[in-house]
Amino acid sequence: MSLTAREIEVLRIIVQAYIDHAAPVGSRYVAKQSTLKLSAASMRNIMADLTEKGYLHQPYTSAGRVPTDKAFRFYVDTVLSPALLPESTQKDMKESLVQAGLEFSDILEHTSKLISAQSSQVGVAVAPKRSMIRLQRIDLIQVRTGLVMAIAVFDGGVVHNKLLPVEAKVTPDDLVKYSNYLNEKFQGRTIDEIKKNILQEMEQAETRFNALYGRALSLAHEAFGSNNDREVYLEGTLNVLDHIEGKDISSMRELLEFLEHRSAILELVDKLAHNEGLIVTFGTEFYGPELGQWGLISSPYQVQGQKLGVVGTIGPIHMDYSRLMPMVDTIARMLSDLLESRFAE
Amino acid sequence: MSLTAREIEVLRIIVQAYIDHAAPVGSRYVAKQSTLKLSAASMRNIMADLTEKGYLHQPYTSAGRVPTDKAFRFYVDTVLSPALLPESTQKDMKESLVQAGLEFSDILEHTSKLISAQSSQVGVAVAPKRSMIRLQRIDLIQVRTGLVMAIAVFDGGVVHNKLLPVEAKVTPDDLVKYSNYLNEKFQGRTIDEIKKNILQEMEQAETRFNALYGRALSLAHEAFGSNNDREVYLEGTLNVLDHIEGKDISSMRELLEFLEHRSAILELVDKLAHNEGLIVTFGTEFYGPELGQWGLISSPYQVQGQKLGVVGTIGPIHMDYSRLMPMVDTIARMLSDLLESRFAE
DNA sequence: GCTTAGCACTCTCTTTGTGAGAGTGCTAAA
DNA sequence: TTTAGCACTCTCACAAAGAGAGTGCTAAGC
Repeated sequence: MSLTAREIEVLRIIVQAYIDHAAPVGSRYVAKQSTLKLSAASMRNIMADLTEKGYLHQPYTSAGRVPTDKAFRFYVDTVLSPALLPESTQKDMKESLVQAGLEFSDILEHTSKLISAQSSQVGVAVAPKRSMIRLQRIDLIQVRTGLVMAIAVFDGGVVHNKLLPVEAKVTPDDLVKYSNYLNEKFQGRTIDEIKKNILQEMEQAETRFNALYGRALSLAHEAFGSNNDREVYLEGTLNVLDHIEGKDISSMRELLEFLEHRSAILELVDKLAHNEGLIVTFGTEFYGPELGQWGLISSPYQVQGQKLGVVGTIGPIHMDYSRLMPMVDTIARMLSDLLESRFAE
Repeated sequence: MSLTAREIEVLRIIVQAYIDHAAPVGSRYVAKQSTLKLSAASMRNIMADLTEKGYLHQPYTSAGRVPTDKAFRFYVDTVLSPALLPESTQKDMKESLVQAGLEFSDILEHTSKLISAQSSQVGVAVAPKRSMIRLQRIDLIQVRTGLVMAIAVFDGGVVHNKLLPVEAKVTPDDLVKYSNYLNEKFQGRTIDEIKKNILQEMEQAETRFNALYGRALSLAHEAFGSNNDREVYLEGTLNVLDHIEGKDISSMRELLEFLEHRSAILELVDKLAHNEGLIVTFGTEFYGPELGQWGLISSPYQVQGQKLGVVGTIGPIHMDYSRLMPMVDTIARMLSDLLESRFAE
């Protein structure tokens, strides 16, 4: 069931042509492009074999051939030779990234924009998993009587803050005590750990410690409790409008709906984070045939060997992998380097 | 040039029909709908007059008539009788709004989502003008050596925070002094005022006060300085896809591009905020013929008589004004009430 | 003088048909 | 095994024709 060298060559030409022109490829074109010096008729035979093996597809009896998912998979995994990023582009990207600001969320948003600009596609950047980043410190400041703001700063400049209602009798001095206690207790822990700990402690604290600690814990419980879903930064969503082929508006719509559903993206990305480094996934693989026309190039960014989150680009399945794969890879590395220096501080 | 009672009646029927069916309206249909007991031929005469006066438009010689902007303007301003919102809907909306959370940004996002859900269109909510909200307090907390987080809390729970780099020698004690100074100086001022003041003070402070105050001011300068554009919360952007008539994808695209351009929205909204209460604007009026197919219903939300920002919905020009105008109006009022209570606290 | 029935006319939209074009699959010969 | 040749298939673009909807105008009616 494996492919001969000749079949691979023909497949390569067809996939490349389809990437370039987004239209079915005919045998005559393949014959012209190929270095194999074969006639169109011979190409037709080879193409018939490839069709039988599931790598090509004919929209109708006598259009040209269109590569299937399987063909793209094969192409990306074994055929493709990635282009080198021009030095100047690399320099531009680095400069752009450095001036992203101090805050983690700004950096990710900026990265997503950068990817979108470089690819003319949708840029994606996903915030770190909550089990990945550790609390540096938590502060509680009184906004006014009965209202407190909790600011939690995590490694690398990740900041969460939340307004919390408190009893009126709580004084600023109390808050200092609370936060000292919480810092002592939770510094260096991840959110997941903290959440688990809080529940354990709360049961004991009420009896074993004084009420002050109990109140501090219940504040923390609220602060870390719910709603803080991880952010997904999508940029250039409108670019999908440029890729509506053959008036296939429903495919575009399907993608936009998928993108609106942030939790689906998180789920996907967490699955991908298991893999090493750069990875290409197709819509059919990660969602279903509805997204058959779309593909995702993604790569985790990491600090100290820990994969924190993922960045990538989403575009039509016939995107320019040879350019975009190194691009995403490079940006993920640059982001990792940038964060590495931030975390070291 | 004014319209007779009969012309108004015919115009009303045509606009209403166009809102209901989004298709050109013929004389026969008008004759059937009307209580005037006139024949289609008579209607044709009236419609010819209305066309001459610029209220109707014929896509081609013998399609029906389509209302022009002018007709919608007239309809909205003088003909329309707004429907009453069902009690149950009002209750639902109120409940939904109350559970939006404490933070201003969450409340606005929630409001925008609520409007989008109620209208099946795009929901818009724009944050308060910077000249409108007053600083309650600013806090500076040390994240680590050389890095400080500034948290500025404004009236009604508006929170801005920003990471700022500082010289390594700055101690937490210094920060307390800084923030005391800044609070004393700027409490109760708007951002615009603060920014102006900082510049004035900085010139004098360096000479007249000690260096500590100078440093505090330059921190504040950075904190309030740049980038904090007002947030625009757009929800349900995808809903515009439901309103592509006649394959007119370019009109939809035009709107989506407009919506991506947040500063254009801010500009528009600030213009609208001058008006009293609920207002309907059409794309041609606020942008140009490219957005001729779209309309905006908006209303400012206010606290203590001050118009802070604007909420509204964007949809096709033939949207159901009689339902949506009271809806937006009610939500703006509810939001105002909610904020009023928050500001009072 | 307003209203209306009647009718020719206009324009779009849909259907149908036709031809060109692109590309295939098969066969037979090299 | 390769290739030239050829019949065949299917789409696409275009034209022609008919249906349908609605108009504008005219002339008669109230």
